[in-house]
Amino acid sequence: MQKKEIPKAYEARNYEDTIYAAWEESGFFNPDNLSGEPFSIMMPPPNVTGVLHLGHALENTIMDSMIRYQRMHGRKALLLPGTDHAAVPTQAKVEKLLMEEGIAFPRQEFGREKLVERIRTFADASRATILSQIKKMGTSCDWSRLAYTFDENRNRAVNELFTRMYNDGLIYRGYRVVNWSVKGQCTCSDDELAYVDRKAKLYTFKYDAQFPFTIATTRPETKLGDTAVAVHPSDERYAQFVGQVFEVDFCGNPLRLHVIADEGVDPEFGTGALGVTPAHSAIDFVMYEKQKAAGNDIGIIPVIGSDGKMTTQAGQEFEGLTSEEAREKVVARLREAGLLVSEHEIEQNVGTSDRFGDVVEAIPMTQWWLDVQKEIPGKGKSLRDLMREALTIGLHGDEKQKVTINPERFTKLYLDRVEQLRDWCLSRQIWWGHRIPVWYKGEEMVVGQEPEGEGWVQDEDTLDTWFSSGSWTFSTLGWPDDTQDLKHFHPTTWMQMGYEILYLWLMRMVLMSAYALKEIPFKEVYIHGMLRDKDGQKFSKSLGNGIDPIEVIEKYSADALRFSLITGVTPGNDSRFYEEKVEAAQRLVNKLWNISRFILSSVDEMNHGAAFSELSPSSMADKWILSQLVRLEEDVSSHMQVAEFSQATEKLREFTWSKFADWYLEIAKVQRQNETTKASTDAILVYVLEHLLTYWHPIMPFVTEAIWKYIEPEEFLMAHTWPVMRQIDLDLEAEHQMDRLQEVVSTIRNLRSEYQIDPKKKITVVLVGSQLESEQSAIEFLTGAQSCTWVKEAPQEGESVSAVTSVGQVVVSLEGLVDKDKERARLEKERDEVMGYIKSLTDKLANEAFTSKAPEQVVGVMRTNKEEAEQRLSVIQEQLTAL
RNA sequence: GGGCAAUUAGCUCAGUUGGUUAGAGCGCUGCAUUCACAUUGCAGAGGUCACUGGUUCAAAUCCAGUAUUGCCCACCA
Repeated sequence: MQKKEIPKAYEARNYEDTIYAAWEESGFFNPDNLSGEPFSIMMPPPNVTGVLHLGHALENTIMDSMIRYQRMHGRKALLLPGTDHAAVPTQAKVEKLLMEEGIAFPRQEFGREKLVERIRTFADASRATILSQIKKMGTSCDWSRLAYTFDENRNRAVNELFTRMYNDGLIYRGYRVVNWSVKGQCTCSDDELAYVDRKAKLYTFKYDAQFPFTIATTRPETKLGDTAVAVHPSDERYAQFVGQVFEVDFCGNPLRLHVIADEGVDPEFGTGALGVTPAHSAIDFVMYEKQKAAGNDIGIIPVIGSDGKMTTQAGQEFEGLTSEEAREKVVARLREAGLLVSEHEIEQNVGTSDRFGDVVEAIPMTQWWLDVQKEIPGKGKSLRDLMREALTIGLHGDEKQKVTINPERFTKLYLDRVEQLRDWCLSRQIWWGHRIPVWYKGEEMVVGQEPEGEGWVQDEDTLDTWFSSGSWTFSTLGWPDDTQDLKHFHPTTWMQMGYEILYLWLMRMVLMSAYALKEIPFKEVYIHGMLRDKDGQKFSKSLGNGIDPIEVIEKYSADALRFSLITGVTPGNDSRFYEEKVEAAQRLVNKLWNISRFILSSVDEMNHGAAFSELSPSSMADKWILSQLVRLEEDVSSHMQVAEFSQATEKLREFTWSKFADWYLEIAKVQRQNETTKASTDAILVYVLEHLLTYWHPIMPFVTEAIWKYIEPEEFLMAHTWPVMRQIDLDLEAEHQMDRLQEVVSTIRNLRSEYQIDPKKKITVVLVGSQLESEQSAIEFLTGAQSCTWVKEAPQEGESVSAVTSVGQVVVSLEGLVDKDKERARLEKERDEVMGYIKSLTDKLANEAFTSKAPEQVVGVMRTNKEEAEQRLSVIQEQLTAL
């Protein structure tokens, strides 16, 4: 085989795109071309609101490392790619862009069809960019199964789900209080609210002079819609009033106020009496429903409209005012009338729309809802029950249908949240999304498909985007059809996501999958943290600290980015991203490249693919590196298997740099000069290299594939079988001996360095009592020694310095260079260290409790160490005396 | 108000069921430039593992509490 001409540095840009295209062409991304047990991951579809950021790069790295690892283990591996139309955020984004172009009211000016068309154009462009970015990151997904939450197939799934749930009585149309974004003119689900702290004034007042007690509120203007006053049932102060109805004149508005008792009222807060506004408070609405169910219809008066302004029912004086204006006016009126008892500032927590940014109003509206507490016909269980058992006992008590979350603490968060779930508001008043599959004609209503005949009008609203993404794990596999893909790949094997969408997405996937398929969506979920900038701040547009992953890839390499994102990171915890980390990763990539370059360009015969038994390791170093390789495979596999990426990469890095490059390659240079060991050394070099590339591949696919092309141009490393080495015995003796060699070599180097011996100067080394005779040439090469000899006892005469290792004394001859004071100081320091160490060991061993209770192995190791240390001490003391 | 995390070297972080003298990367100090790689090599400095108690022969690791920081949740209107 020809020697290879390989460039000195790895220039990623010359390889990555070509390699990706070749992978794609190969067909190995498609599990139909693979055999074995299925292993499936559904890519969390990135939103088409924009392009990918570093968080996506992290996700791609995690998913792709896992899927490549599994593929190399002979699994029928599917990583299914896709994008999310992200209804509200996308429409909000496009509207914002249009407004920046000077179109003040895009919805009015464009109309539904035209605006949707504009959004579609934007989304399509985003999607194209996103897909190309995924490729840049090296993600090995099956493009033939590419999905989109807003395409035909997903629409079928969405309609089917909606219809089934409607027919089961779980989805209903109802007049209830919703979270309303005035700015977005759209509802929000509870999960889409972001709570912010702010200051508010708490007013304590009386409705009118006749009313017997005071109440407290931060929103006096909503009191125009009060229909009751609630107190705690056991509050004696108000017990006498409960059940009474008061006719009051509140700021010119006549109100009928029922005094009711409700457990939900905190007697400690304010005056202990709460003005009930069913129309503008979710809690009050619940009280209203409770009363109504008990036969007491207290009534509901909406005083704020969907435009955020006061309604006719708020009274002539207030109609048309904004709530702030109305508030001022109400407060002024109360103050004038002497009804305002007090006002003071309090801290308040208000919900804002996370997409439109405004504080949401509670407003009653007719919307579509999903009831999570109602029993599913024929099941005896509610959706909530299913969501609960999927993470505890497994669906229907089946252990195999249980979702495991890593780290486990998120399971508890999930379960807490499940218990708090309220009915999910499904309908949205934006246009970008799946249209609600309901048609009306007069009083008639049809759910599912548009009926025949004239005059049917489809519901104007669209579905919450999470309704479609909830079915992602199975709608992407062809559901509602009964497909082979569903049989093979569902429940999916593994999922990864950020903790920020645990409630929004994970819960809904469990809900949808448990309902529609009676299956969990995935068996295991790996939760990753958020990426922050180098100062620990969130990446955000307003801070302008965003980093484009593609730029990072272009500057360094996709592999370096992947390695830097996945190293030093633990599940569920945030991590910081900074460029130095990528730089360091790129050095590692280049190191691997140069290791390969050295081996490929110096070895005469590239007999790759040799079996372990075909190797003939002769030297200690040969046996050592192979034993270490066995360990590496075992470690990397066990870590990758359970998604401990950081630890897997740590082991790989250590082996690559600190073992293979720093020691074995250097020793190999000596062995290669000897004709009798050259061939066997070369074989080992090639063997270790090809294994190492394989083990690196899931993390750093590009550089490893690029090198592989020099080894075997006909093959893809990505399709290579992971060589399992666990069954091979470790060579503990060689490992122990190698430790000694490294210790001796380091000690000699240390003496050279301490005494500032000219690096070019050939020194004379004498080893006392060592057992490393066979390694003479290696020691000489590694330390730059002219000669290294062994003697039984330390030489008495001559100018030399020495140090003590666990194998014996190392003496380096230094004619004319010995500085006695320096030497004494060095030895004294060493002596003190060893003495301290011996003392700690002696104390431990003298402890009866320790020697009797600790495992023998632990005690044994300690005894050996103590003996060694004592030997060292005596040698050091001899030297000191000699000085 | 409740809950969850984090606290380990100057910086960013690992540390898998408790067990030799606690690790890495970056940074720092000194030395080395045609020999795979200066995107390098060698040597070195640097830590009472936040604090206080407890369990144990043995604690960075387990338990309790404290402090600081961050996040999540919650219907004090």
